[in-house]
Amino acid sequence: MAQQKARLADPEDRRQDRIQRIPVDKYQARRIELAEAALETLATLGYARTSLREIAQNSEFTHGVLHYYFTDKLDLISCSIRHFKAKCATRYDEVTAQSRSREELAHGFLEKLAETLRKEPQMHCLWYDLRAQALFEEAFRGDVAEIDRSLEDMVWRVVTRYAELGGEQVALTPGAAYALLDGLFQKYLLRHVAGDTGAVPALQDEVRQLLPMCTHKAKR
Amino acid sequence: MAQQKARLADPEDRRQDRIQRIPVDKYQARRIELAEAALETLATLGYARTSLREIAQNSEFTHGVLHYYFTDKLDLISCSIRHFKAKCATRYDEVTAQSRSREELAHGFLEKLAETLRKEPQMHCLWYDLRAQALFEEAFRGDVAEIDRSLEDMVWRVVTRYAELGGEQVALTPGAAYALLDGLFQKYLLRHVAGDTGAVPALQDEVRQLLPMCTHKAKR
DNA sequence: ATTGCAGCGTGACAACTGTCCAAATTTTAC
DNA sequence: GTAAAATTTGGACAGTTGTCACGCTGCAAT
Repeated sequence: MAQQKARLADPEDRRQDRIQRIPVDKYQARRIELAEAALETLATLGYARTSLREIAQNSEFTHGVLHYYFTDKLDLISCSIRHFKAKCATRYDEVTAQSRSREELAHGFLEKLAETLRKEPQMHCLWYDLRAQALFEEAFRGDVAEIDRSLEDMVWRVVTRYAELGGEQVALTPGAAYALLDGLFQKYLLRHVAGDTGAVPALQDEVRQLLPMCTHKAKR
Repeated sequence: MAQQKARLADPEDRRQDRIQRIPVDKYQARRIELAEAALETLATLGYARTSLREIAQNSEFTHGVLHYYFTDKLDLISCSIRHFKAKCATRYDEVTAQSRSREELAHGFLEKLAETLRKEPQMHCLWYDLRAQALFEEAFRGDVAEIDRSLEDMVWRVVTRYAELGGEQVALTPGAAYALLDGLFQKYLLRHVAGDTGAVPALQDEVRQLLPMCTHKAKR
């Protein structure tokens, strides 16, 4: 308890942190471990129905531990959101870097898109849930905005590479490109979790049809 | 109590409904009245923090009444969602019908867009919240899908009219056009409620810049 | 061997939740 | 005007929630 309170309130014990390296890392490691367990539960139940006891039950600890590592519920969920971010923002970078033609990039991107939708739909349900929660809960807005920004960057890397491979330019702003793909993903995610088995190929068709329309000939 | 149970369970008393017209209308009217009160509270607090007692407190009734007119919480909120739909899906139809030029339509549409964002941001926060809830709560999916469809239709009416006024065709599918505008709206809604005073004109700029790119010359 | 403390479990707390019910009140029908 | 029905009230219920305080355990330093 002393450690938790001091670590969060007193900036003076940073000195002690540097001396006692090992316990600090252990402390942070457990925070992340608990944040991951929280993500699992949140992704299954959604924000509205997730309680601290439920989170603890899906971990290997009891509910009391949560208040040892986190000041309150918002602190835990904020930490979870930040941890969630790292897993998302580089998903398509490998395909983007390796592709040597438009077709190759388009195919790889669509494949990755489908894999994402099929393998971890719950995590993305949670993302859209948390983004909506940020509309009401001020404490989430900073983290959500940061994730949104890095996702927008990621989409932008894909579409600019796509245009580049065709010797063209992107005909959209980064914000519009992200809004477009994100909106479509959200739409077919809902259909997918609702049991529509055709949702994944339908998303692929729509995006495949769309990609060529997002570019135009370079001006120069 | 007898009326509520019978009305929802026994399909045989439709006959009695036709004879006693007036009480039926009163019953339905009160359902809508309570659904509207629920919308107010939901829009303020968000789904996760809205309780039946809070809803009742923001109405002129007590919490007991809610279970007289609705079987349970999901029934009330489903009713609220359906009632919410009616207010949304025709928002831009007047502008679409009256405009006689591209510029007029674009200007009127952007104006209405800004007015929507400024005057009733909370209602739209609620919409995005409920759509995210539908990812976890099966009971909401039908209503949410229906609203999504009518919003997509509404956007499609605007962009086809816009293309038509320029003697062109829309270069997007209806789904893509809706995803694009909806995604942008959601993005700037978050900024707006977060206190960014430049969010409204920024949305207008982005959409103004975007509209001409959504059309191309008709083939024939 | 003893002390001290971080880590963790357990139980308790007040507040809140959805749901239900019996009584009180209002409205309607005759 | 009176009886019956419809509506509304307020409280009770069992369960859940976030939060917190106390006690136990194992380990490290003295």
